[in-house]
Amino acid sequence: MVKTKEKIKIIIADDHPLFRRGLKNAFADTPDIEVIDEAENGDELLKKISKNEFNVALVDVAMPGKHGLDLLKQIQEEYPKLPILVLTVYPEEHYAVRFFKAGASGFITKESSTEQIYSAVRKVANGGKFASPFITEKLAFDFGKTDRPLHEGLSDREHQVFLMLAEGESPTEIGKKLSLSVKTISTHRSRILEKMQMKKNSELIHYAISHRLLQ
Amino acid sequence: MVKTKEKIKIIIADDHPLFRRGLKNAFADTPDIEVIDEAENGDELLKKISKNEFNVALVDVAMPGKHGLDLLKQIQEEYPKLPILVLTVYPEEHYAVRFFKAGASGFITKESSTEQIYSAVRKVANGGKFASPFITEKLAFDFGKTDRPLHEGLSDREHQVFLMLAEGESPTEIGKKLSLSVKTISTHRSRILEKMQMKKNSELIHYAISHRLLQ
DNA sequence: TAAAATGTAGGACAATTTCCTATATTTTAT
DNA sequence: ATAAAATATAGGAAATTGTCCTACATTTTA
Repeated sequence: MVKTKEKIKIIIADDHPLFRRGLKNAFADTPDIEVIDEAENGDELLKKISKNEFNVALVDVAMPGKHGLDLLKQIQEEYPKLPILVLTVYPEEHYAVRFFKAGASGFITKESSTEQIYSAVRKVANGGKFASPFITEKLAFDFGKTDRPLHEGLSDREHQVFLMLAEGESPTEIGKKLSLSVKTISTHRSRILEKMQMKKNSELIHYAISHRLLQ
Repeated sequence: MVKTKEKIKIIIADDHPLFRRGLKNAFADTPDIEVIDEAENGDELLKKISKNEFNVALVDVAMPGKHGLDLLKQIQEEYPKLPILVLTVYPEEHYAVRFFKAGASGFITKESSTEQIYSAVRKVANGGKFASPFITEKLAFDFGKTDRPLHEGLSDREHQVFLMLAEGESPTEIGKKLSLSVKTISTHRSRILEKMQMKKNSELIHYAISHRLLQ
């Protein structure tokens, strides 16, 4: 019996040749998804998109050269119909919201199983959105509030304390520098963590570094 | 001495299923190298090594669970004959020297082409060492110099703890992760601070950031 | 103008960390 | 080959730190 359904044609953009190979190989097992082309950086991806009709672009956002939000926005602008499934290595990705806002149709980590990736591709190919339960929850939470980066939701004082914590200063040190009680700093800290949906200073540090907030 | 046509039997350890798939698939193209088994974390790797004879272990050093130098050392200890080819995602790897000292036979980044990986595997399978030109240069440089960066004067353990502290992890968290007493971590910390001529964690963080040691 | 957010902190307590000391093992230098 | 230094590991005691809950005056916002 021949299936009449047309295959989902995709392009893979990732700078790791072996990872591309793994993906391609994984899709070879599916009857309904076909990898038509590959790109190893953003510019190549843009070039190839212009030459062919794809149903989905699977894009690693951490490639060298043109990448990330910039790349995503450019694709969106030039090819508003093409669904983009964002790939990332970071399990707890703080930028998920931004990617969706920038027009991504899906967001999935590289650790995902092949089955999860298949279903993500199918979903976005059909015009749907895809995100892990974790991310979905985060999104729901984030959309209620402002549409700005987490750290911009902090009050001035909180922001100041946040940066000091991210630099590794202890509550006591901060209290001294600001002439405030440690208790006050502790209160700020707990509000900061709550607003940023974090639990530990190490997450604060990670966030600050990846957002270039230090130095 | 006759050249045998026996295949080089390897085991791959990496936590990304798709990356493993890519590797495996890549080796399927070689007549002389065969992937016998895979592992997705350090413990599984150790278990599988004990059950089979391999000529080379291709090991990602950034897996969850047992990994990195600890894993490398343990393999070295239990199976001193098995050549280990270390895989890493970091292009400019600061730890290369440590891995070689800990007994790795080769060191290669995940961005490498399949050809490079094939030749690395062949080289270490034959008892040789493999490193990229970049790393080789670094090694030569490091061995000659005495005025190395502060952080390179740390012992392996100290270095490990240093990085964790710089990421904002508390001594208690670190102790848990490494299965060591907090007291031990505290001792390491004081030695680290002494060697680096620092007094506070914030200085550690600052140092680590400015030397691009994080992420 | 009522409700929410912000900035501040005290008291009691819990948790964390340090300090000093010590020992076994490893590495290095002579 | 041996002595000295460095490393890896902690225990106990003590000090320090930080948190939690609560509270209240002041802004800000809806």
